[in-house]
Amino acid sequence: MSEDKTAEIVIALEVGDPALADRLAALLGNIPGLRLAAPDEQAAAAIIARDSRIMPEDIALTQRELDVLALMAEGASNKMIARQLGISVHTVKFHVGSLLHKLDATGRTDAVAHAARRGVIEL
Amino acid sequence: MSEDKTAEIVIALEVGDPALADRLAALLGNIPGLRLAAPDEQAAAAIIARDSRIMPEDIALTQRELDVLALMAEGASNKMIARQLGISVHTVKFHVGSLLHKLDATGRTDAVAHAARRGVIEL
DNA sequence: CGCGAAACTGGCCGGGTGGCCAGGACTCCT
DNA sequence: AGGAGTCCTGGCCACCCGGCCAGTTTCGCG
Repeated sequence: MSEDKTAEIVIALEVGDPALADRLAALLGNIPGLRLAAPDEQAAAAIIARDSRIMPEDIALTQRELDVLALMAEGASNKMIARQLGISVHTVKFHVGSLLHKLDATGRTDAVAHAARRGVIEL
Repeated sequence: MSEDKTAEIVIALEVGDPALADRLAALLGNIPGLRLAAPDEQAAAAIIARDSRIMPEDIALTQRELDVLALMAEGASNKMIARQLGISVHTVKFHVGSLLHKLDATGRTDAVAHAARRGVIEL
C-alpha cells in the first residue's frame, strides 16, 4: 500500500438528499488536495448522510453491563469475566441475564451479535 | 428542525486512521459554509473511512462451516443449527469444532466475533 | 485404484451456561 | 422515610457446549 503524501484524497459522496449533496459538492469541488470520486472510483473515504442513521438511543445498559458485554465480546467465559472484574461468577451471570433480556437475545453469542449490530460495542 | 439554508453544514469525522483524519481535518477545517462537528455534536453527515485494507483472503472455510457460522451468528444453538441444516447435533459440533480451530477462537461467541472482525461474515 | 479431504454420525463426560429462588448493600429521587 | 434502581452474592439444577474417542460415506486428484 503506497501512501503518496502528495496525492489527492478521493472522497465518495453518498448522500441521498440532492440538496445536501449539491451543497457539499459545491463546497468540496475546488479544494486543493481533495477530489470527489467518480461514480465507480474507489475512494479513501465516503461522506454519508447522518439523518438516515437509525440509533434512537443506546439501549439503556448500565456501566457494569457494558463491562460484562465488552468481555463477552472477547469470548471470555463467566469465570474469566468474574476474575477480570473482581466479582463473583454469580454476579456475572446476573449481569449476563440482564443483558440477554435487554438485548432480546437468546444467548451470549446472540447478545454480542445484537450489540454489535446496534453499535453498542465495536468489534 | 428548521432547515436554515445559509447555515454551515456540520460534518462528523469518523476516520480511524489518524493520518487520514488529520489530513481531512486540515483540508476541511477552514472552508466557509462547512464545519467539523464537535465530539458530541449532531452532524448532518459523516465522513467514514473506506477501508480498502484488511481481508487478505478469507480463511479457508468450507461451505458447510460457513453455513454453521452464519447460524451461529444468529445466536442459534447446536440443536437449532442441526434442525435447520438437516444434520445431527454431533455433526454440528464437529463443524463448530473446526470453526473454533480455524478461527483461533475459544468458544462460539469468540468465533463469531473473530469472523465478523475479519469480514468473513456480516453482522 | 488407493488416498486424502470433506461431510456425516455416534457415545461419553467435565465444565460452562442460563433460569430460578433467595438475600443485602448502596445511591438517588420523591 | 419510603421507594426505585443498581450492584453484589449465594444455592440449586436442567441443559448446552466443547473435546475426546470411534466410525461411515462420497468425492476428486494423482
